[in-house]
This record gives sequence, structure tokens and C-alpha cells, in this order.
Amino acid sequence: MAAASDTAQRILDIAERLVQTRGFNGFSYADIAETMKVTKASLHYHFPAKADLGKRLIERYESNFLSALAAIDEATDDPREKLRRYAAIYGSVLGDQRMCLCGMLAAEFGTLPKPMRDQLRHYFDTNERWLIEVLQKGRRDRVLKFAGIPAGAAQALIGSLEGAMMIARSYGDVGRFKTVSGRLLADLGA
Amino acid sequence: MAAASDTAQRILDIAERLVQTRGFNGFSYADIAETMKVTKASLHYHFPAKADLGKRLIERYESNFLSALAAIDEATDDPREKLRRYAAIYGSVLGDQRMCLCGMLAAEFGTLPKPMRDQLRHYFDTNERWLIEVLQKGRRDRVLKFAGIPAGAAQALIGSLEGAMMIARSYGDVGRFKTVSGRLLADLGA
DNA sequence: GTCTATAGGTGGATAGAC
DNA sequence: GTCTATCCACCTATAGAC
Repeated sequence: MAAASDTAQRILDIAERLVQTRGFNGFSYADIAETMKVTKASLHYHFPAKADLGKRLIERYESNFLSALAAIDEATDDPREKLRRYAAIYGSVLGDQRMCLCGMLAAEFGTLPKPMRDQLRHYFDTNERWLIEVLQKGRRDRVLKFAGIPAGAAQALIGSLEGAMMIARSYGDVGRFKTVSGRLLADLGA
Repeated sequence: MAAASDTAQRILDIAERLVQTRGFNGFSYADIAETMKVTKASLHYHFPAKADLGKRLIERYESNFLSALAAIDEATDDPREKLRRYAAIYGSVLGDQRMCLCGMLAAEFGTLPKPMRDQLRHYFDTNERWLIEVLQKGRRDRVLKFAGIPAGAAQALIGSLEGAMMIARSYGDVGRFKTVSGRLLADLGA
């Protein structure tokens, strides 16, 4: 994978925030151009079609998210603490007035081009795999508890955090998310 | 509240499905016009601005949802059974290839006109109130269990169901939702 | 890499005839 | 209530000069 240019990165930064606040169908090249003080045509040099931009957004988001998970793995071995930090990432995103990029895109799934749909599922898959490992180890070590297979618990946690984020934002109330998030962790024993 | 005309109801029916599948920013008057075999101008007679249409959509959705909740209250007194039926509503919507109208709008919150935002919160509020009553009675009768105040458990349940729905749709997999939904109910003792 | 200019299309919305 | 006709703003995207 070639290193993306500095300009391309700035475009992605701005577009990312726009998707996280307004959705993929809620922003345009004009919004990015205005913020960057360049013309729309320049943006098309870096990302010919909006679908290209969208796909790259998910790829980069997943890559950054995986780095954050790796950092958690470096910082602690305690499954409970890992889950707490995992949930804290969502909380900090919401505190920054954003939604999860992929939660937003999941809502717009019906209008997304195929490459973006595939990339989106890939994000949730890798996310789930990391959680499954944590949950498995946690139950083995008898510090976490949950019914059924780890995959089910992982899917429930991801969905619950995404949904809680969405609704909390409708109330402009991060505390509302933290409360729900705390409950979910407590149920798992974290 | 005056009875809405038959035509207005048909418009709302079609628009509702469009929002549930594509989002409020993902459809246009042209989409409705095509399905109904009328012109866009005719639609504006019934709903002058798209924001009017959107607000009425939420009002009607909430009203219908409340009727469904009333039907549950008529059908059973068992808090566990009430929760099961509550979750089953979400499942049947997803089975019909739709998302919850208000879950979709919550994702698009950042782009919604103020009247729609207010109506959306009102939907979640009434929803939460019903759940709180069920949860309270359930705990009093020792058939449901949950930590903290009922409001927290209610908010967690709503958010979790909405989020699980979103992600399950990305996989085109209703079973995935049912699994998560079943876990959530089991955690509450239902 | 960025610009000007523009194409070609679609968005929501209105005026006025029927 | 529905139509034709139209407005204007905005959208994604491209051609070609610099």
C-alpha cells in the first residue's frame, strides 16, 4: 500500500469528520473544498469518485482502530481492563461530537456502493475478532462472564455501543452513553 | 388532529419505507412520485416541504408504535412476555427488510431540521417510559432483574436493539439480530 | 497538483392552468 | 387535487489550461 500524500490525508481527515457528523449522503465535495480552501476539481484529482473516497475512509478508519486495539493489548493483559478501554474509545469519539464512522455508514447501508459495503463488513469482522479473543480469555480466566458463544457476546457489545452512541447524540448527552456503556461492561463483569 | 386524506396516507406509507431503507437524505419526492404515478408537484400539495413530511412521518410512526404497545398491554400482564413481544416488533420490522424509522433518523440527526429532531426525541421518550413501567413491575414481581435504575436499563435496551438491527442489516442476516436480541432478554430474565 | 469552466443531472420548491 | 412548466441551487464529475 503506497503512502498517501499529505493532501490526500487532509482530505480524508475532513471527510471523516463530515461523515461522522452528517453521514456519507450528508456532505459533498464542496464542503471539503470550502474547509481546505481549494476547488472541488482538485479533490477529484485525489479521489476521482466519491465512492473511492468513501472506501478509503473505511480502510483508514479500520487501520487506525486496529492500532488503537494493539495499543490496548500492549498496555494491559487484563480482559476486564481491555473491555473498559475498548468502550472508552467509543466514549471519547462521542465526546468529540462525532459518531463512529462505521455506525453511521451502517445506517446508510442501503445507499452505499458495493465496495463500501464490503469494506464496512470487513471493519465489523475484524472488530468482532478482537473482542472474541478478549471475551474468550476473560471467561477462561474467570474474570468475565456471559452466556452462549463469544461471538454472540461480541456482536451484542458492538451493536449496543453503536446504538447507544446514536441515541445519546440525539440528546446531546454523552453521560447517557457512559451510563449505558457502564451497564454493558458491568453485565460482562468488567 | 384532523384525519389525514387517503392520498396523504399513501404518501406517508411510501416515504416511510424509503426512510427505513435509504434514510431521510437518501430519497426524494421523485422516488415517491414514481411509485405513485403522480407528479412531484402533487406531493407538495400534501406536504409543502420535505421537513413537513418528515415530521409527520415520525408522528405517525410513534402513534402506531404506541398502539402496538397498547396491544401488548392488552394481551399479557407478564413483564417478561411484554419484553419478548417488544423485541419481536423490532425483529419483524427487520424481517420486512426495514430498519426502525427512528433509528435511521437518529443516525441522520446532524442534518435534520429542528422540528424533526424534537419529534424524534419525543419518540424515544415515550418508548422509554413504557419500558420503564414494564421493567419496574418486573423487578417488583421478581421476574426481571437488572442493575441500577429502570431508566438506565430501558435506555440500554432501546439502544442495543437499534444498534443490533443496523449491524444485522449490513450482513443481511436477521438471525444475527435474533441472537443478540435473545441475549439481551435473557440478561434481563425474560 | 491545482485551477477555470462547464457539462449533465437531480434536489426541493413554486406559479398558474385545469 | 393534480397537472405542466419552470426556477434555482446543488450535486458529481470531466476537459483542458497553467
